[in-house]
Amino acid sequence: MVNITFPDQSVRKYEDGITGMDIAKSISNSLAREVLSISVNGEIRDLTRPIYEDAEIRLHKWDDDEAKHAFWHSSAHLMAEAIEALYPGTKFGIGPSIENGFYYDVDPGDDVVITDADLPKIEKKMKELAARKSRYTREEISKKNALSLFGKKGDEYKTELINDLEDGTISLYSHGNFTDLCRGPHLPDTSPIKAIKLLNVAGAYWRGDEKRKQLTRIYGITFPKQSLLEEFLERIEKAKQRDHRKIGKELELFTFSQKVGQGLPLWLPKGAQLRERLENFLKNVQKQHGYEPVITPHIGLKELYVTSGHYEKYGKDSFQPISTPQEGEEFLLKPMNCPHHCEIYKSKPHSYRELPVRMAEFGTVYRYEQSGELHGLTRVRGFTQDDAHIFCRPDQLKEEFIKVIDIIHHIFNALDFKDYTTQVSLRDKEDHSKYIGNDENWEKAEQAILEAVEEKGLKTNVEYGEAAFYGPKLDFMVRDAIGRKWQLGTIQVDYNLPERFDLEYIGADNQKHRPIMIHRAPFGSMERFVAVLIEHTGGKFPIWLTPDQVVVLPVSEKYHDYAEKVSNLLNNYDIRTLIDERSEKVGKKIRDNELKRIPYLLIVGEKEKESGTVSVRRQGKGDKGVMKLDDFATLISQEVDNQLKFIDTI
RNA sequence: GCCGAUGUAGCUCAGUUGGUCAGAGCAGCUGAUUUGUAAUCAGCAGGCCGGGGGUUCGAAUCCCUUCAUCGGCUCCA
Repeated sequence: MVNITFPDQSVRKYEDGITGMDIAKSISNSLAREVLSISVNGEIRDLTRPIYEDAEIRLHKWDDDEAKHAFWHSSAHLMAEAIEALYPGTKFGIGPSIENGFYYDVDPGDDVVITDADLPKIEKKMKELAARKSRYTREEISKKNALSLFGKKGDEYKTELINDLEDGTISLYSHGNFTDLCRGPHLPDTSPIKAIKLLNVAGAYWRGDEKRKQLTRIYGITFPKQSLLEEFLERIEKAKQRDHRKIGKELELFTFSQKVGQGLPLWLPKGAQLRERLENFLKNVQKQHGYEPVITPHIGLKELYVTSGHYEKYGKDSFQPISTPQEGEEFLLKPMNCPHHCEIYKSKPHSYRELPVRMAEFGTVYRYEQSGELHGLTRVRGFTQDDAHIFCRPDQLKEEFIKVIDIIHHIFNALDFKDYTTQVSLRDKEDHSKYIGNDENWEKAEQAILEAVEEKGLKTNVEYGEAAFYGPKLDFMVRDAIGRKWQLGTIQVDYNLPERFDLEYIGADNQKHRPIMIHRAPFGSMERFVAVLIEHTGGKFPIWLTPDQVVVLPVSEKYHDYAEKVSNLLNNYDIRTLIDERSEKVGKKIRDNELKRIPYLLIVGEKEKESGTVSVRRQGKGDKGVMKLDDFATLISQEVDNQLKFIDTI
């Protein structure tokens, strides 16, 4: 007998070799119908796998990630079976479950191309196969047998995977006519897979290595119910509606021109206004935190970047040097602001007393990103970093780090990114050879970051081996209004540049010392941040930030003079107000301005003119009734002030 | 950079198998309308069908090539 402990800590005895499915059945038939996988002592397993030891278990239904994992993993196998049936001789790479669904990397042979147009056919086959209720069966196999099995099939990807595995841990899963190397877990059978949608095909390098063969990756998602699939597709549709490229076009925020060049955004007046407001906001915050603005040119001598090391690492894959009539003279478009800032630091000697020095610049940089990687405003070739560099003493590192965290926290709050997490990137635990700087400093810096994060109570995960070669870092990921994650701000410690630029300060001991540099960018880049802000808000920006706050809609031409009076008064209060003077009906004016996401619409006609009032509509909320003009001015001023006050006091 | 898809007026899209196929709606312009809480009406103007080659009597439609965009992969100082 085995003792099975349930999540509520109750314990029941079962026969040796009982399966998760049997346990579910022993509780209720309805549970047995819904359960999809089981955790046994924290390890996710098949429901059909016998349990021979005392265990704490959890049974997973669809709502648990553990259930979805098994469900989608099984779906990947089902897709593979369908592909093998339709494209005999296909070789298989890997086919895991992912956050939303699953994929399988396949090699259908050199002269076979699978495209989007083939997906419905594969889907259909999958549905057919799923309906057969094939059981997923597990089999443990020796390495030798596994190699021979997949060797016979000619599946070199699988044999490569097997070669990397320890003998004795290799398992196969089979269902229907398909057998795959797989750790599991899987569903008991294919029958719960009711709704199937294959999403897209893409090329993916085998084992993520661009020097190796590119396989065909097919993404898909499945659900136990058709309605869940429909909800999922609706969510995708909603996300599309928030796409910053679409909204950027609609609201005339930015554009691109082939004549200017790929990945080089053109900020339109409304977008420029928005961005400038964000920049001014951050400039004020930074001023309060002791940053000093600096300004540096867009190009610098090639030697500058040779010194910084950037040329060696990125030079050949980047915008190439600009030559001049002067023989041998070459400039580079600046890919980073830091070398310039280092030179500013070096422009005079520094005492330990004046550190930290904090230099801030909205510095525009140019990087030759791979063409396939460009994407709207989130990945471009020319962009402006909200950059700053802090030069400090080792004993100031932690405090400075905390101050930067405060700024980033402040900014995220002000812009309504309430939900964010962080990642601490540290050195590889074993291999320190690829990092510059001495062990002692690294340890101090890593410790400082971990303590800072701890003190600030940040949600974080620590990743070893993710640090840059020049120092550890802390990245900020926000979750937007519809739950997607975006990486924004970053704080990085740098031992490399102070070394390369031979930066120093005179310490209390009258000796020369090396300062530490902190790079930090709360927004990351203005382009990327504005893109994320657009997707987060769906274009409905906070009122203090939005380009146009109020539009006055006169009901007819007769009230244009009153509309002008209203608009003048509001503009005098610094409320950004326009008048819609088109000869259109009110309904049309409302519709158009709602679509432009104007926060307040003021309808004015005979009644309003007579009584010195305005009829107020709030964006998305409809008619809010009539108000005295002065009262409205006060109301909206207060709303803006409150937002800004909130921002100031965070 | 790699794999796949797409590319028709400012925007969103129609254009069956190559033969009045260069269209629609919105936006724009002109005029009428003077409007009361999410689309007033009419007229006009707008495109060498991404660019360049080719096949054909004939190409938006087929082929090649190039550029750009989209979905991924790789990369991201």
